Amino acid sequence: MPDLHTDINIHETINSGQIFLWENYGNEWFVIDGHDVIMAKQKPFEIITFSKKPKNFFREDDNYRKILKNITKDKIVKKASKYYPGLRVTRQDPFQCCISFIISANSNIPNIRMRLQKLCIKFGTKVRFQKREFFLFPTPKMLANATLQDLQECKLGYRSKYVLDASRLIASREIDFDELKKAEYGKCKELLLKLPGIGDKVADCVMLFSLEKLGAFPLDTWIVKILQKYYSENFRMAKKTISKNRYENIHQDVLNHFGKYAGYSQQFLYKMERDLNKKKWL
DNA sequence: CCAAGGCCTGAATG
DNA sequence: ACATTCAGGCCTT
Repeated sequence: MPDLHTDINIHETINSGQIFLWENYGNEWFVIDGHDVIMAKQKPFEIITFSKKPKNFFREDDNYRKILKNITKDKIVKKASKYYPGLRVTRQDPFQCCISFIISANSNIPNIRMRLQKLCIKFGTKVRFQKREFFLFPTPKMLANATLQDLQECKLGYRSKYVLDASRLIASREIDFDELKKAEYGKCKELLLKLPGIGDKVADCVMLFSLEKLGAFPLDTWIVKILQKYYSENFRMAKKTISKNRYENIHQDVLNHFGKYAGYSQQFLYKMERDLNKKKWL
């Protein structure tokens, strides 16, 4: 039976660009996840939630060993997996994940985090958990009822309208996450792309981190660099920008190469290359 | 179809 | 100091 203590590295997972709303006090890590807060400790290993419901935020239910065995058929991924034992893909609240990555467009991690914090403080519910105060992430309805000006005050810039309109589509159940979770990759993506501010890359992030699509492989600027650097033989990635039409072609090639857990591969590669370039996670 | 340009914002660069 | 550039894209032309 796998040992979660060694198969989950809380620090590396939280610091891998998947999630932005977290705080660290000593050996305690707190993560805001939708209408919940998660507290995670490495030693002694412990994960508890504000809601008292088990969430499997770190995808504790995945067969990590099996997935690792599968994706390390690729040599570069194998190398990266040695550097970051216990790095996980997370299972996040879909709404928070959508808004987070809509906001991430053309921005950087500290900036994204600041905006999300402002959203929580302005619209979210304040709770006490483990003797500390936290602001939960606003519900879809809360943001759907916000004014454009409210959102502008959270420094979302031109993304304010995307966030407002996306929240309305989600609050009205026109886009329904339960349905998206059940849908296959292609159908799921088609529906997600209906949300303003969500293109191919953001859709893949949302699918990988919150909608159970482990084959999603977000092609961001870093991953494009990586594919050019290590995989020039395998993929035709001559250009720096990816046209809409080519994105899905490349994704198909990527899936053929990395397999059905391509999203896990992406996370290891992404983590390694950012660290190599000494990019900060906060 | 595809390429190019614009875009809020704050930190980093020169 | 002060201007310019850049950062995990998206949308429109």
